[in-house]
Amino acid sequence: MKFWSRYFIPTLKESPADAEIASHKLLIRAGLVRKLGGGLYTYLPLGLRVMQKLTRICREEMERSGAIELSMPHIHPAEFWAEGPRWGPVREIMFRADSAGAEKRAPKEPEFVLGPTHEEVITPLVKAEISSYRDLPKCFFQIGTKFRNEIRPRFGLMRAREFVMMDAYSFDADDEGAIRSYLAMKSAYESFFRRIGAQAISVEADTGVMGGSYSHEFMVPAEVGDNDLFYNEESGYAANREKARSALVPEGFAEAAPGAPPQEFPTPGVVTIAALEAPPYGVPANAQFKTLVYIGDGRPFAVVLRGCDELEEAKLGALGYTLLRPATPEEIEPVMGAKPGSLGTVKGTIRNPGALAGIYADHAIRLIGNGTTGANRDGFHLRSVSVSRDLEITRFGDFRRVQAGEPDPLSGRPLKVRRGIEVGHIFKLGTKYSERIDAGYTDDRKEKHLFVMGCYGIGISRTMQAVIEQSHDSDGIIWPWAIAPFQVLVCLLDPQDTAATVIAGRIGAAAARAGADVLVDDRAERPGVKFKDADLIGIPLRITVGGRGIKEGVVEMKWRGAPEVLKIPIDDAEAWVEAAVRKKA
RNA sequence: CGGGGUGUAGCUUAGCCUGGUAGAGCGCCUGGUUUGGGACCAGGAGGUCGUUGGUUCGAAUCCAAUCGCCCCGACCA
Repeated sequence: MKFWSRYFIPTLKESPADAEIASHKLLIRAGLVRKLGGGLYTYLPLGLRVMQKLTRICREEMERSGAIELSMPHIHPAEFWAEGPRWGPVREIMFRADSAGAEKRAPKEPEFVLGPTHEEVITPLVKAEISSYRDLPKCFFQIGTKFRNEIRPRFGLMRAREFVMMDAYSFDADDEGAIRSYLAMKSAYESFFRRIGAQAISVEADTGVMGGSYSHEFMVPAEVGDNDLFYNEESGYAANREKARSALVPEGFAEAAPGAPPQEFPTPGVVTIAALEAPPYGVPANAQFKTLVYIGDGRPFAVVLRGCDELEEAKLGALGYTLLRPATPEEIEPVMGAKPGSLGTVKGTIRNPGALAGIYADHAIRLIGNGTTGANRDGFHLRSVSVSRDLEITRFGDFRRVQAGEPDPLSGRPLKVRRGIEVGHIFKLGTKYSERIDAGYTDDRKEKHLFVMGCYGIGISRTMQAVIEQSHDSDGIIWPWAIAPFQVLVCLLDPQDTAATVIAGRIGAAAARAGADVLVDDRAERPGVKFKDADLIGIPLRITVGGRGIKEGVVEMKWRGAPEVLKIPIDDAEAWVEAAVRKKA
């Protein structure tokens, strides 16, 4: 039982100017955190209590899934990172951890870095310590601080430079085992988010820089999220924007029969889809072929989409290139024969087809059948172009960005879209890391194999803010019971009144006995201030002990977020509270 | 890193355009009156106006540079 007057809960009436979104404002106004610098926050007592509860529940769920806790250093010798394929993209966000005078001695490369993640540390450890199939599978996890010098820290704890994360790494003997580990982790995540009272949904996700074979993101739906998720509750399909597919081209779709041969027509100055849609041409965007040129590992390749579709760059990852970028006009012209805006892939029109590593077409262009595309001659287009007869295509694939309302790939029901905050991510990595440092084991026939790995993360501090974003009203936070900094707030309206103080103490003690964390507001403040603060910090159960109720012989019970106030006779209050708390726990 | 903002007391801010003693609300301190949804009265403390340089008799105000912070984009737990 804590007493507000002796504790530290600095609440604010007004939001600081640098907070933009509701959860960020509430984090600060409710006295959970204070900013030290961009993306750097001190956890005040209330915020720390929430973090500790999240951590504890996370640990319980991880252990229940069979994972084993350990703790790795935050400071890593730089050579652990220097060799790997991730050094390039990842070093941009790494903090160097040399002594302050290191610039003079070693101006170029850092000696130490602060760990942004721990694959590079755990894999060598497991390589050194585990060499037999008898010791597999193993899954290790830790909960601690991660350091990433984010290009743009934002929205408080949502994207911070220093944040708390649970990260786990699984090592299996084979692919089937790795899938079992992956699924065990997925269900541990689901239990975790359910227990903390967060509505999080898992969506299929792209594997991104991490590499690996497949992955799921756990998203908390919220308007301020920076990811779109496409889903249909009935079919159960859910994927993020990068990964989402749709059944736009029906099974057994018959492409329109080719018509007249392609005809070239002049289109001076027309270099956009929109310009070709406009008079005098009047070609709808969904009847145009859009041709984009990218450079993959140094070689150009082309992607063909419908004019009305957008390329989803992440889907180009399926082509297997490690370095990808759009080609410049200077690179495009010698290969295609024209500048962007007049490109096409009609057979015979590409100036130097041998230079192209491939021509990849999105399935959806088959819906066009016969359409219009660039002639690879500046200022000219071709009409009556048949996909099957005229276009040069290496292979079809899924490259377009899905739109809400399109049929979902499982059931054909319309896809819905929502914004979401990514709070967790699980990856099946395969042998990417183990291969690099030759980390493996010997099986029962003395044969050597590589570990099949998985890696997993939950942004604990981000989750705290995501819950606030998901659970608040105009008065303040509405904490779920399991992670509320305190579960019961006894509002002692007049701490000078000895009788009331005794009653408040007894009720508080009863709640504590039943297992609740209890805060007593014993401050010498007016009732209005106490009620406002109570709503702001969002304690689930508020018990008001005040003169008005005592006169009637009652105390008042109010659940945060529920409008009604329950009047309970003072003599029954202790039993009522104990029962209420036990029911919640 | 590109684009756009912004920096005045612990917090929210006015003043800047048009240069001339830095103002308010909240919070804080003292005294009093109040006491069930952010009370009232009286008094008080608290600001080298982000920093550096320039223009000027004179700069919070105009100019330049620099730093911090916020927002949009690419990226992530």
